Amino acid sequence: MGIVRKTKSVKLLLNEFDKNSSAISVITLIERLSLKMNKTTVYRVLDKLEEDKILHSFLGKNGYKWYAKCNGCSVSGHQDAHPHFQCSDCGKVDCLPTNILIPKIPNRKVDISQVLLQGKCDDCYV
Amino acid sequence: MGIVRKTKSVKLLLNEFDKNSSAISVITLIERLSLKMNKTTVYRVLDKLEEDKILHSFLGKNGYKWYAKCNGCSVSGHQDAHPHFQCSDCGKVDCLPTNILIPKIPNRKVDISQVLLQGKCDDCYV
DNA sequence: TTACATTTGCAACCAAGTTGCATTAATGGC
DNA sequence: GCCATTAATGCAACTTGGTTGCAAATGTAA
Ligand SMILES: [Mn+2]
Ligand SMILES: [Mn+2]
Ligand SMILES: [Zn+2]
Ligand SMILES: [Zn+2]
Repeated sequence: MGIVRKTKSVKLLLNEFDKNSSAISVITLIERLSLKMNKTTVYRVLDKLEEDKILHSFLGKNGYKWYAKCNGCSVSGHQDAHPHFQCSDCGKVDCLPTNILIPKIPNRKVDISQVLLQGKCDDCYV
Repeated sequence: MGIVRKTKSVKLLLNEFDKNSSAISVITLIERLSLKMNKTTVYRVLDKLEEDKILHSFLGKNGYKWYAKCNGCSVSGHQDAHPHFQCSDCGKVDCLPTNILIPKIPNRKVDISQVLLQGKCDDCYV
């Protein structure tokens, strides 16, 4: 069961994703909202927002969990299997609209493909 | 500084990778060698073997660390930027010889690309 | 065999994420 | 608006992958 009640915590979290177009790590959210809600609540609300296909999650550079807004996903499934880019300098993470072509792998049935690119973002590129 | 002394721990770990062609998670190695060496030693030796380009590491499904033998890498750098495949049924992980083409990303300089494919392996595919 | 730097074990620690449970608060019916 | 119901929250304790500091052990070159 996803989100049922529009609680203060739900609104606060959605607001973070509205004012910021890039992905946000759970760590950052917990810290940023530490005065407004408990970390357990952050985890639980994000979990439900993902269930509802409002957000999608993925693992960043060190295995930490990140979330970003979905784009054209319905409750029947996530549509946006896009790569993510993390800047090795500033740590910022973005969803890339690019499509990565995964070739057929012999003897294996691929269901999920997770692509994390690392390098320098525009701001950090000298 | 990488491996300097061929200690018992180094030999034991290398032996695990010799008798097994797929990748091995640190968790598995710690458990499998628990009677022979301390988990701290497992982490430290693996670290050095990676420095020496004998092994390479990557993060699996839940952000856990995995290691696999390198293939044609020299101390000057890892050559094998290949995708990894993890079976969602049995959990086994393999290095894929396949090459994934990463398209040019505007406004970003890509240094590392990390691809984790998930699905069913040959053994688990009905 | 000896000397000495490297490696190891151990125990304590760190931090991301989870769980159980009592309390609080959103919501629909009246 | 008020109440009853039940979802959502806070909190504290826990789990666990990974790290650190340091004293003891061990590999190696002379
Ligand atoms: Mn995304
Ligand atoms: Mn590999
Ligand atoms: Zn940057
Ligand atoms: Zn399998």
